[in-house]
Amino acid sequence: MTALEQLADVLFPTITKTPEEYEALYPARNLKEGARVVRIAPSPTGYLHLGVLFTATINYLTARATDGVFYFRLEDTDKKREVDGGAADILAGLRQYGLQIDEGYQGDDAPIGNYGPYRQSDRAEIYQAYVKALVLQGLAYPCFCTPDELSAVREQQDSQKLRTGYYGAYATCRSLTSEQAIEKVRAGLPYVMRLRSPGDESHRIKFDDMIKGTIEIPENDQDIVLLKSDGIPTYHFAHAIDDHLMRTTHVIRGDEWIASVPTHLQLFRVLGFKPPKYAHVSPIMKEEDGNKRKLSKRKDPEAAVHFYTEQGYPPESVMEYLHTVANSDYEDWRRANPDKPRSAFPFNLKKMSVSGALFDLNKLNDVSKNIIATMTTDEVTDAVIAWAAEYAPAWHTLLTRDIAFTKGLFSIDRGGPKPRKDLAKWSDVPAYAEYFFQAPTEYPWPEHLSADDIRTILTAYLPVYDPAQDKQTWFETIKGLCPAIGFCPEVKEYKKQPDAYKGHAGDVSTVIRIAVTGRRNTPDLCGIMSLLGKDVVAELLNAALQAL
RNA sequence: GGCCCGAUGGUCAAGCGGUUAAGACACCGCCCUUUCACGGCGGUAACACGGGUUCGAUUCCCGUUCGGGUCACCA
Repeated sequence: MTALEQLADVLFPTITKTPEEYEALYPARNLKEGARVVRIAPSPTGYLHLGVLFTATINYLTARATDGVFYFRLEDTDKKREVDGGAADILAGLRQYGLQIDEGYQGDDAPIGNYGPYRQSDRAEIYQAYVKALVLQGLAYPCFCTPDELSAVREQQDSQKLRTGYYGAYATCRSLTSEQAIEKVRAGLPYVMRLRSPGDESHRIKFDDMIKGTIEIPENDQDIVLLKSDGIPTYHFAHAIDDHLMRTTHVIRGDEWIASVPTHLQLFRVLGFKPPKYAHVSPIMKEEDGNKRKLSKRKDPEAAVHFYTEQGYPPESVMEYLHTVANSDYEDWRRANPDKPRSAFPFNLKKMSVSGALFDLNKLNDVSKNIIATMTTDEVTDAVIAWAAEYAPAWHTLLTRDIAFTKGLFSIDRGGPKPRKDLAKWSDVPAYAEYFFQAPTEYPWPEHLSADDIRTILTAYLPVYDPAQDKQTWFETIKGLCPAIGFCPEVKEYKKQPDAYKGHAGDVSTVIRIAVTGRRNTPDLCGIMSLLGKDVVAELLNAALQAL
């Protein structure tokens, strides 16, 4: 037995499987030409973040556009930062937004697919088997340096303005003999497993990023940590092993990873794997004090996907917005194809922006208004009620008291070629629908009309109101009232000689509108009144009269 | 600080050596209209700066400035 073999056995006494066996276990996928295998691989360190949803969307679109595979892998290698329920929240969020997973980790349910386990904490012995093989080749070694020693070295390097890190002469454990290493392991010293990096910092490597283009960076010469002292891999090592074994063809991830690509490429080479293609997605940014920065989970409520649920943005709206950020020609496509499903959009990684886009709430609102405007009354009603049940219980009570009434109010001015667009999110509903459930407390009467004028209008209108009238006869009725009370029935007439009248038919309807709703601006008044019904309208009119 | 990447209106962005420098959101005005919203029409507003290369640079090269990312037993 060689010294290296002895070391490997001392390090990994229970590992018996070889890389070759794993290779056989996870054979190349049999997919059609051009099909891309992609993944979303979040870390359960918190609730679903907009950035993760965005990256997941890009991956999903890529898989769908190529008849590929979109799988989910849980990167739970940092137990210190793990948040309870994080994984479940992420999974539920992806489902909520319609990003259907082809295979992968499924929480409490059995995983889907033949390339699992898809949870990294279940893959410890796979990683260890590969590290063991690396040890045998002299490409990995145990490092017994303590965190304190490491940071002392770093400080020293810093003060000498040298590159920090564990490399070259600073990689002290690199030169330990197998015998020395075995002795320390047997003595029970904690250790990590490091890569014996074959890299040379003065060499530059070049790679093509599918979004950013050609990038040139110095080669990695750091003896990076492969396995932490608890035997769990670092992100870098897990990425190489998993994406190879799961046969990922395209790694599409946040661009904070660009700087590590040389390390990753080196890992793939050392392990004898074919590297995937990379595409690094720019993060969604936020402006603060004139500067851009990444959307922050801590500081920005809109960073959490929950925010949109709480505000009542339909998932459709958020997805539509994300698509406009992903490929800027999406909006043009949408205008040209208003009825096609998003999946018909020819998504392309190459059309993605190289730099990060500022999150634009205005734009989201606009997109969402358009989405909501095309929803049916039933869809809106269901969605609003579901939202209210969770986030506005008092409104839930009101809205479910009489479903037909609720549907009635959402059907006013809905549909048709020019639908209303007042609602961007369900939390806009209370302000929008308040007067359907509550008599006005204030009357913002027009300034140019006196209390007497208003009294005259309301008094005249009270006896002639008929809820059975359609929109046109309803307004004719108002016009008919005008001459007797000094108002002009025709707006155009009035504009020709405004001094001859107190106002026009529009003013009359405005007074009625204010009396009924307490507002100057509302959707179709005729519709509102017929929904409220004759008795309620009469009450409201009288109440307004009283309040004068 | 080292290493990467980026820079077109307030925002998102087309552009790829010769353009009146698209379009969308926001904003403003007009029209439509019983109010508002919708819709239609129009408007304000941009190539960070300095050098090159070229007959000609928003576009190519270099530098400056600014912005972003990254330098862990975190992902």
